[in-house]
Amino acid sequence: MQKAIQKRTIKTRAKLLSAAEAVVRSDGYQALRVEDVVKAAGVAKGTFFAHFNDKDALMEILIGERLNACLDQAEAGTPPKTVDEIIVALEPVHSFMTSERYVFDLLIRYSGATAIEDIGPIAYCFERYFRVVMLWLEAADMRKDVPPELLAEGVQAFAIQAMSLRFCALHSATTFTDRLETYLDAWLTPTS
Amino acid sequence: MQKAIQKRTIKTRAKLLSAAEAVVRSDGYQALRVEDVVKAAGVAKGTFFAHFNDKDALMEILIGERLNACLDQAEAGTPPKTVDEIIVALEPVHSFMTSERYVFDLLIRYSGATAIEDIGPIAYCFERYFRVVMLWLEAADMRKDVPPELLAEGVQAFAIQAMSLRFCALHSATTFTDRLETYLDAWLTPTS
DNA sequence: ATTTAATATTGACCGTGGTCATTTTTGATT
DNA sequence: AATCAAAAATGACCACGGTCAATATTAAAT
Repeated sequence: MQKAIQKRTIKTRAKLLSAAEAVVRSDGYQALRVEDVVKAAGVAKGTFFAHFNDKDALMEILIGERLNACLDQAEAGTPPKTVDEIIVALEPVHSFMTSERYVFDLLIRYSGATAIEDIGPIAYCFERYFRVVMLWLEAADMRKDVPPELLAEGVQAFAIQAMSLRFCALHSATTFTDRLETYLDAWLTPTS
Repeated sequence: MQKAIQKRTIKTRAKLLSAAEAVVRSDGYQALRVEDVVKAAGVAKGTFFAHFNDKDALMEILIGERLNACLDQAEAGTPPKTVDEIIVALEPVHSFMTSERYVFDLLIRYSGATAIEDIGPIAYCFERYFRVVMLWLEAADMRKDVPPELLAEGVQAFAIQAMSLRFCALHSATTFTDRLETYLDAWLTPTS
């Protein structure tokens, strides 16, 4: 029996979330301080941690929301058929994922669910990314010697690699898009 | 002119490093506390930060050292020729990289140099990993439609992906080795 | 041996995430 | 309306990474 959630609870939670969103809007994710959020929401610090396990849990919600919106956008257009089209279609997603170093690090850290029961918002988004890409690949003219699931996992791996290198001074000669295109050409349409 | 480093300095640094190593040996990287290290080394907290920019800088040194030793081991044997042999040869490296969640996260975070001038110990190890694998691939019977540099980057991307999934409950059905083998077979010896 | 400027060390202090015993509020029962 | 147990909120407190003005030590010059 897990009942009796008071109306107050959802109101407080909403106050915390909108206060947090306001902070992020004005100063970015990296700058968010729990103390600022609770002050803006008009509640005590302890209340924050009654609603979210830790600061990261709030971040997961905020970032997961935005990432889901980006994935909506990616899914909205006509399914891409070529490598270039796939990269274009995923651009909003990748752009948000690399919008802040802090965001990227957090995404990577929570990309996998630590326990089956609690798959977090970010792990869910990674699953969704995988699924979306897989469906595109199934319908596109790509190599057929390996299953589309594997191809999609590879796209994810290469996208993460390319995004990592975006933050790396040593490899800044090549742009993110060019690098990802090189990777995916070699992965999705080999000619050996 | 950047001279006049006192003998005291290297002695203090050595004390800090060996104290830190002792903590890691007994409790792991994750459990390391700066306060414990300085207490064991018999110096003040401020001294620690005169020697290392932050806690992560110390961690980079400790982890980089171990990782380099693993890479030594990987390079010691006869160069692997097949996918399976490559996976076996890299096993000590991957094993250490996933020995602790904390270690893996830190490795990813510092895998790229943020500025050309200061390439850290971990970024150096990633470069070395890349170079070692590339040399192996050059001499092995792999696909020839893409340059070995690209192949090696891909191996790194897939290894990271496989290691990430090791920490993920959702994907624990497949073992790390099996997954990496599937990836690398598809990447290094496509049959389309 | 003294002086002295550069270098190293110190530890009180701060920022910020997170805890928990105590107090307040809620809403169902009478 | 009064009661009361469960649920929510509170804020003083802690842990721990990191700072910096003050102090101590070194080693070269005299």
